[in-house]
Amino acid sequence: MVSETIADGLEQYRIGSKVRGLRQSRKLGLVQLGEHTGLSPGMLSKIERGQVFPTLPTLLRIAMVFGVGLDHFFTDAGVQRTVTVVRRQDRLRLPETAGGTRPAYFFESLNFPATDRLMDAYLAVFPAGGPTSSPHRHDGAELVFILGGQVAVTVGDAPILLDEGDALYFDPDVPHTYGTIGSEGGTALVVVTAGGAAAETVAATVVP
Amino acid sequence: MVSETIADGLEQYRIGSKVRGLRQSRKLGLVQLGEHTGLSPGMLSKIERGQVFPTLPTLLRIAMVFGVGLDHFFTDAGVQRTVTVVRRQDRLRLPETAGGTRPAYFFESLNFPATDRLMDAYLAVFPAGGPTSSPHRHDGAELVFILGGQVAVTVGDAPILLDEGDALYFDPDVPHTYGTIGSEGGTALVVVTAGGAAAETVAATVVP
DNA sequence: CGAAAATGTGCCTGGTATGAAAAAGATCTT
DNA sequence: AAGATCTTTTTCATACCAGGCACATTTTCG
Repeated sequence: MVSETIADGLEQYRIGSKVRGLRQSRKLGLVQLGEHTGLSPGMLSKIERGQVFPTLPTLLRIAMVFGVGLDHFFTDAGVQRTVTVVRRQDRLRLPETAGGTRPAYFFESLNFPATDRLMDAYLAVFPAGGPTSSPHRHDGAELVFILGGQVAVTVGDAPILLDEGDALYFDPDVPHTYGTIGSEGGTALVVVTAGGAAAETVAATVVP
Repeated sequence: MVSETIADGLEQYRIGSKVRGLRQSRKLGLVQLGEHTGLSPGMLSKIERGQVFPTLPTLLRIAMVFGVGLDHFFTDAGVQRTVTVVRRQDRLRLPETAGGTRPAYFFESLNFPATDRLMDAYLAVFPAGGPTSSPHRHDGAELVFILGGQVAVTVGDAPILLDEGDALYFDPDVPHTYGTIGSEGGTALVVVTAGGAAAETVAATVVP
C-alpha cells in the first residue's frame, strides 16, 4: 500500500476498525455506544467506516468509555505498510548551515525505525534510457533518496516516479526494479538494512 | 491534577508542548514550520499553546514533517496524573446479562494498568455523619467504585464528591481521607494495589 | 546605541469539515 | 412477516484553519 496523501496516511491507522473492534468485543450496538459516548449513532457509523476523521475530543470520548488511551488508536500503524513515499515538499528541510550544506533528514521523514542494522549504502546512477535492473528481492528494508534527476522504482506492480528530493521506503521482500522514464536520468542514495538490533546512523549531508 | 472533562483529558497529552519541542529541537520558527506543513503560523502558535485541538489531518501534517508517527503525541499521557474521576454516565455499562447482573468495568474505565499486583480489596461502608477517616498514605494505587449513596474522598486538598456508579483512581502517596457529606452515607468498593508485576484481575460483578 | 529585522501572539473574515438530529432505506434475525 | 440493527441521506450549528494585518518583544545589524 502506498501512503502519500494525508488522507492515505491517516487511513493506515485504521481508527475506524479499532473503534468497531472495541465496540463489537463488548457486544454493543451503535445506539448503546452512542448513549455512553454522547455521540450520535450515525456519526459513530461514519467513524467506524472511515468516512470521517473524528476530532480529538470525539475520539477521546470513545477511548474513555472503553478505558483505553488515545495511543490505542495510533499504535502499530504502518505495520502492513510496504511502500511509503515522502515528496520533497512534504519533507523537513532545515535551513542551510554555515558551511552552505543542508542536512537531509530522509531517515526521519520516512519514520524509519532507527534500530535496524545497516547492511549497505551506495550511490546509484541511472543513465537516461539505460537498462532497467532485473527484479530482485531480499530481506530487511530499503530506503531511497533521490539526489538529482528522476528515478522510477517499481515495487510490486505500481511504478513510482521519484523526483529530486523525494524519499522512498519499501519492504524489499516483494520484487522491485529500478529504472528511468523519459530522457532524464537520475542519481539516488540507496540504503539497505536488515531488520535487527545494533543501530548505525547514516548522517547523510546532501545539498538539495 | 484531576481529569474529568474531555478538555482536561486532552490537555494531559500535552500535544502542543510536544509540537513545540519538536520544532525547537530542529531550531525552526513558526513561519518555517508553516511552510513545511502548509499551516499558518498563527494556527501553529495556537496549537502549541494548547488553545485549539488540532484535527487529525493537521496533526499528521506536523508529524510527517518531523518523521514521527501520531503515537508520538499520544504516548506517556497521564504520567503525572494523581487523580482521575470517571462519572457514571461516562463509564461503560454493558447490558444486563441473563442473570440480571451487570458487569462493572471500572478497572477499564479508569484506564488502570492491569499489570499491578493486587494488595487489598474490601467493601467500605460509610454511615451518614460518621467519622472521617484520618489521613493516611501508602504506595501503589487506589481505586474506588461507589456502589451506593455518596462518598466524599479528599485527595490532597480538593474534596471530591462521588455518587453511585462513579469511579475514582488516585495515587495514594499523597494523604487522603474518606468521609461523607450531608445526611447520606455511602458504600464503596476499594481496591489497593502495589505497582508491580503479577496481574490479578478482580471481576467485580455489581448491580448498578 | 539606535534602527531594522525576525519572531511570537492577537484579532478579524471566510471557507470547510465535523457532529447532531431526524427520517428513510438496507440487512439480518426471530 | 415483524422487529431490531445498521447504514445512508438531509439540514443546521459549531470549531478548526487560512490569510491578512497589527502589536509587543527579542535579536541582529549598521
